[in-house]
Amino acid sequence: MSPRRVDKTARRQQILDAAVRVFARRGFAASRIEDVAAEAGIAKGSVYMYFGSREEILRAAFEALASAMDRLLEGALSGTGPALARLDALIRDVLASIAAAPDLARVLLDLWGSGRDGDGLPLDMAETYGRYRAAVAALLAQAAAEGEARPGVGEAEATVIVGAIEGCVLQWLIDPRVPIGELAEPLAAVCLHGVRGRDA
Amino acid sequence: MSPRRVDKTARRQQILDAAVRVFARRGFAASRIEDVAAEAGIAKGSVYMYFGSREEILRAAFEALASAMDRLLEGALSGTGPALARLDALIRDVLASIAAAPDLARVLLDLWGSGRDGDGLPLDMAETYGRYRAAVAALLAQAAAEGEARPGVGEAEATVIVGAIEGCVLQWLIDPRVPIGELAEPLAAVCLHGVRGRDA
DNA sequence: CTATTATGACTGACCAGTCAGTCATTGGAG
DNA sequence: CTCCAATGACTGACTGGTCAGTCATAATAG
Repeated sequence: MSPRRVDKTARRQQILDAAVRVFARRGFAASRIEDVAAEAGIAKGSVYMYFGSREEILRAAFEALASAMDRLLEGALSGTGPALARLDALIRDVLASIAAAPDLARVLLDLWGSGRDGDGLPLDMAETYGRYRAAVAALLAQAAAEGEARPGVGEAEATVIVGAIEGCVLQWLIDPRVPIGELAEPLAAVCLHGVRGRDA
Repeated sequence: MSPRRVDKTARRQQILDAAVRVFARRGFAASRIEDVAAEAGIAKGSVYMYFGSREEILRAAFEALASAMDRLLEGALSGTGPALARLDALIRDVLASIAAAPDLARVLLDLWGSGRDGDGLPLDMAETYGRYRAAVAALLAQAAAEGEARPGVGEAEATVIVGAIEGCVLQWLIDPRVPIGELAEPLAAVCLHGVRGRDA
């Protein structure tokens, strides 16, 4: 066998994919580097050729997730058409994107729990989610200017909407019987109705 | 059988309070039993007189939180008046109750992440949140029957509402600058508007 | 033959849980 | 009331096991 032929970036990705699978199964705290190595089909020591530490793997997983979300956000912000329609599409896209990568989604639970003081890893989750809220708030402000959203909606409503999305994901992560696929429609409906003016 | 020094229940509570403070600060995974003991002002060994294991402490914290929520739910379900008004009050009460106990709220992050297969602790979070969703769904069904909510709202919308509450808490846990106190109003507004019929 | 990549045995730190012993309190005997 | 034996809450050094990260060695490519 010659796994030596694989190029650096591909091998790094292979380890990251394996790590996400393992973290999803047992949680970050209970996942040993050896488990990750075994899942990737390589030896423990080799992992350290591509990642400096156990936590760096988690950080890389976070970055993958965050950059996927950033791409969706970027699209919604720079798109054309009524702002509320773009918010509608954004909500559905984000939910679909998360639902499509269940393992990565499960790692979210560890990510959310990792922003603690002390030796916690510096993931700056606060900055990332702040950006998400700002993007939704911008969309909401546009919608208000276009007369589609009730006047006065802003930061607070953006927090509620971002929270509602994350909350639906959370419900699904806690209880896999929650049908995440069927949640996009009612989620978008509640958020949009909740933010619209008096016209149904 | 009079207690020797401090009564058993009080000491257990003292340890639990200390544990919640420590878990909130460093996270469950990084919290050593010795830290909890030190915070409670007792020796490590004494902790094991009141809790069988490290995880049993976490389970006790979960039960305290869950029973507080159950009380609010019970009140909303058995109350009088329009169902939608009771849902409005429930949303505000739950958020206020969580915001009032920030340390306990932070432990939520660990709790959410602990429902994994393998050696995970059997907290049956799924059952608990399922009950919350069912309660909100019942309120929604009543509201629909009273003509206040649009017909057809049900389980899915209940999931969105429960998720939105948890999501707002999550935003605040990730970024303490999020003003949880000022979120009750817009959260209730979005949820209620999002579920109401065509009348604003 | 050299450089590069991979390996897995090893080490040192860390910590959950244990248990043999301590000592303040208590209740009863003198 | 005093004294002392019984009690059991409390202690913390210790054990056994785990695991992140290292590094001397081996395998392979060029």
